[in-house]
Amino acid sequence: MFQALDPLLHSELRLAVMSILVGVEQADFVFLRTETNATAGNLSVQLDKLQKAGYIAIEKTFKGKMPRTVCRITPAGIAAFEAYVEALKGYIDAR
Amino acid sequence: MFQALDPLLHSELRLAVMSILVGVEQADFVFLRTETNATAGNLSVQLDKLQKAGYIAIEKTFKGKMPRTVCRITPAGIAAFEAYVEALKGYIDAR
DNA sequence: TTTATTTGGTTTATAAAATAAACTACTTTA
DNA sequence: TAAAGTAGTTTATTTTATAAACCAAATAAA
Repeated sequence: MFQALDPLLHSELRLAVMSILVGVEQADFVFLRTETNATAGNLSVQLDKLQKAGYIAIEKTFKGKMPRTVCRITPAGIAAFEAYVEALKGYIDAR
Repeated sequence: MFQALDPLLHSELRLAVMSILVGVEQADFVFLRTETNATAGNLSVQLDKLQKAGYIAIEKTFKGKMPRTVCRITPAGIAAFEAYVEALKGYIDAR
C-alpha cells in the first residue's frame, strides 16, 4: 500500500529544486536560490547531493568574471521525480 | 510558489500513519505496524510525536491482560493533513 | 515446571539529514 | 583603498530517523 519514498527526493529543498528543473531547460544557482528562498549554504549542499545521485548535471562557468553555476535535470532525475510523485499518491490520495 | 511543508507530516512513517488514520475511525498499534511495515520502536516514537503535536489521540487500554494502544486522528490532525496535501501539490503538479 | 518464544510495546544509542554560521575569493561601488 | 556586495563552499550544530536493546506479561514447548 505504501511504497517507499526515495529519500533523495523526500526533502523539501531538493524536491523544490527538482520541481523547478523538471519544467525548464536549465536554471542557475541564483535563480534556484531566489525561487526556493533557500540559504546559499543549504542549496549548495543539496545540489551536490542531487548531482551525486545523478539526478541533475551541474556546469560551472564564468559569466564575465563572476562564477556561474548552471543546473539541469538528467533523464534519471526525471524518472526519479516521476516515480516519487507516483509513490506519494499512495499516501495522499483520498481513500 | 513553494509553500513550506509541515515537518511533522513530511516524514514517511508519520505520513503513512496519518494517511491511514484519516480514513478510519481508529486503528491500534499492531494494525498500524503491519500496514506500514515499521519497526515497533520507530512507530512508538513517531506516534508520540504526532500525539504531542495534537494530530492524533492515543488511548492506552488493556485487552484482557495484554496492552492495547488505540489511535485516532484529531480535527487538528485532519486539518494539518489536508494543508500538507495542498502544499505538496505545489511541488508535484505538472507545470 | 522451568525455559524458550511471542506479543506489545518503550527507552536508549547511533547514524544520517537538514540547516545555519562562518568562511573564501573575487568584484563593484563610494 | 576601504567597505559592501556577489556567488558560492566548508564546517559545525541541531534535528530526525532508525535500529538495537530492553521490559513485562503471556503462551508454547521440553
